[in-house]
Amino acid sequence: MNTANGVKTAMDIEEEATIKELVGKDGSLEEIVEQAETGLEDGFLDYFLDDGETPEDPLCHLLDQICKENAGEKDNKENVDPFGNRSNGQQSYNSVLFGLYPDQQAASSIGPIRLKEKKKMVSKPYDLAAPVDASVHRDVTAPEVRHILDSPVADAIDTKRTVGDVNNWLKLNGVNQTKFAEKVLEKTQGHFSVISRNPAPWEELLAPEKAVFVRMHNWMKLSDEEKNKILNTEKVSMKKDLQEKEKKPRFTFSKEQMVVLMGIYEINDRPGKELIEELAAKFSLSFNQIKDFFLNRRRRAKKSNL
DNA sequence: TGCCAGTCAATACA
DNA sequence: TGTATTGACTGGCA
Repeated sequence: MNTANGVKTAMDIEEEATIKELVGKDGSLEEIVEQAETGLEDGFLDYFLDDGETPEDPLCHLLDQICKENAGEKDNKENVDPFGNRSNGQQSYNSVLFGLYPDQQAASSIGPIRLKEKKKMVSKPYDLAAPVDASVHRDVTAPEVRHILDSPVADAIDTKRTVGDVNNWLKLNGVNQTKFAEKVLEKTQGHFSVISRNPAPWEELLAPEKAVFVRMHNWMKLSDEEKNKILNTEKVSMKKDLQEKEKKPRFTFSKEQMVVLMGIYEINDRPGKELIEELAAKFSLSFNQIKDFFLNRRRRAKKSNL
């Protein structure tokens, strides 16, 4: 029942009828609840916390290309950084000059964080008032440039603010999510969309997703010129192989299936093995499809409640 | 083995 | 056309 006060609405009654009809129970919803509760005893309440591991691969191919382009022009453009900025000074490039916070020279804070090990982290405000002075950069190698985006941060990143800054920049500069996600983050548009709509607090992120925020954080410290250089590089598709693959149509649960599954989910979001098997048989779907439905629902509900 | 977070990618939606 | 949603997959963990 969806109503908070326990009074059934017409929609509830209709939904119940549909559930009964589709699940094939001649009894009541209570029967489904009973099955769902049986499922609870099957160990579905076990919770595990995951450790993160390897950070994202660096932006090697993109940055390699930037540097190749500039290498070809090197004879005529001494003291030019990977973004084509001329240097007028004696300083050679280093990560500090290239807009890194001093704290970023320290060890990374990216690492697996278990819930039980959670500790309050102090969020460092994102300092947009300290743009990179691109004029002092020169002789930058690909690994140095790569270091910029993947450069570790010592303090917690304010994920909401970082995402907000990135989105504002994208809007102001007419850059869409797809371009930014693929060229800067090396992620898909959909992934960036999910992250940016509801960014989890830094301390709750595991290493892989922290790495994405580190990239955004470091990205925001580049000058507009530097940002655009990266955004406008030739697309080196990481998905070349994938593009050649056959398109796999995505299955969508029918309205009726959704009614039943959501009805059960509202009663018990962790149905047991038997109930999942029963539902799979009823809908002629696989066990994994039903299992994944509940898995995804739980995860997304949890995220949206952050 | 099942759950989880992270992620991809198809597609629904505005 | 750009963004949001979501089914499905992967690898790590206990």
